Amino acid sequence: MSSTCPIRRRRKEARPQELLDAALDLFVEKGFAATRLDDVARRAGVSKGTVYLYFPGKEELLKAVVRHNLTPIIAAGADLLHSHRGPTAELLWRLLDVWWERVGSTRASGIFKLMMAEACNFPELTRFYVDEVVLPTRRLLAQAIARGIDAGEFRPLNVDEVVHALIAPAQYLVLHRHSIGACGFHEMDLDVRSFLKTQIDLLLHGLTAQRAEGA
Amino acid sequence: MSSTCPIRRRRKEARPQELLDAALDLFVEKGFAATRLDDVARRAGVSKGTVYLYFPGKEELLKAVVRHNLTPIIAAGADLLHSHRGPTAELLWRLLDVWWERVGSTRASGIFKLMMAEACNFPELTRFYVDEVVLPTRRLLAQAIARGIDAGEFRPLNVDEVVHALIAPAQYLVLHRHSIGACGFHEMDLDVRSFLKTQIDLLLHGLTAQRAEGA
DNA sequence: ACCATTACTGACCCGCCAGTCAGTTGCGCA
DNA sequence: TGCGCAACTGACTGGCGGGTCAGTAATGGT
Repeated sequence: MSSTCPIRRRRKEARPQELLDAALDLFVEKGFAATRLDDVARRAGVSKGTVYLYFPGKEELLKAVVRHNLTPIIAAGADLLHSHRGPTAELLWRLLDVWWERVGSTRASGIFKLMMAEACNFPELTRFYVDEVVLPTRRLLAQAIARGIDAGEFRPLNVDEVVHALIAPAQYLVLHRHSIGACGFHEMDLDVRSFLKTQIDLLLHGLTAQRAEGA
Repeated sequence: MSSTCPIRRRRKEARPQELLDAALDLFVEKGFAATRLDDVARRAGVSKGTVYLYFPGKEELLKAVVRHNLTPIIAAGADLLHSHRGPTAELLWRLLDVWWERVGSTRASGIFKLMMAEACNFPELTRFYVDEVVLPTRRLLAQAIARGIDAGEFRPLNVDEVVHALIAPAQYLVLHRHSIGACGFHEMDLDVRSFLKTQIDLLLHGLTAQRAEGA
């Protein structure tokens, strides 16, 4: 019973991770401007002052959250793109799979809604997000699509437009989850599996060069 | 030179309209929480106190903006649905046209981004928006799609999922315009005409029951 | 001309929150 | 055991913005 459980503890190593976790949760739930640093701190089990020991301020904390959660996934996608051998449709499936496992189905997907919501009020943050996330992702997808068109697997549509067509349903899903759909109105429920199935069905019908008969 | 231009004027009739206009601009540009009523008032040429003469508070002002700008368009869509005779694809085109003319290409499209951004922090506002805008719109589109399927014009896909597929590109466009795309990064430019062309091309390829050969 | 009505004003109140810093305490080390 | 460092705390500040209300002035009626 001596000194085994002091209320206050010094854990320099663990703090940044815990703060990033707490910040992700709250930023996604409340939005950037509406999140109080005090709450982030409390959720991470520290006081507000401690946040400033590890991050210079609120904006830099958000940047760190973005870097910590999204940058590695984009890198993984790029690896996949370069190492993949085989049909391009399969490559797209694998990219979708990575995205779903590591972003779409996790808290990290909320970052997208977050940036959408706050873009206009924090231009410098938006610049960062565009450079660090949006443009790399688009380049990645554009390369994959171009590959499919070059190989004659896909119709020769405008690459950038098809990239938009791929992103749109993902964006729709994420926004639904983290925005209006998150308010608990059961009329707004959306069956993810069924949604994706229909979207992919429509998209592949629209994309592929030669139509397979039957089924 | 006598009393012909008093600085202060009494214009009870014109104020609500002018306040709604100013509020729409600022809510869309800055978001709901970040917009100061003081600014809305100044833009409408009155002082903050006057806002409270015409609207009970900030939330009610936003509700009024939504009602004033969106409700009539939904009604117009419903009229179109019930009066239309002819191919369902044409009905969809006309609905798209109404939407584009009166929402998509106007300031009103920003309301959507606005609600997305603030949904989690203002549940009661979101409830209102869902009941007044989202669900009626979905019902409208669902009826149109069902009509196409019943008539054998479209493949027998799940109606609700197709509604999502129709809304997703519109949402993408609007969010792009009012969010990240609005920050003036030229790498993010998007050609609306080309975007819509590709989306519609993909969607119609995916939707229609029998494929037209050629072209 | 003057009054009564009411549209309109803007200073004020109050609670909120990012960021600061002087003080406190856990912990490694001698 | 106790010393010194640095991790950690939380009260405080300064500015901001929604909402209020006592006062001001435009207007229409007589």
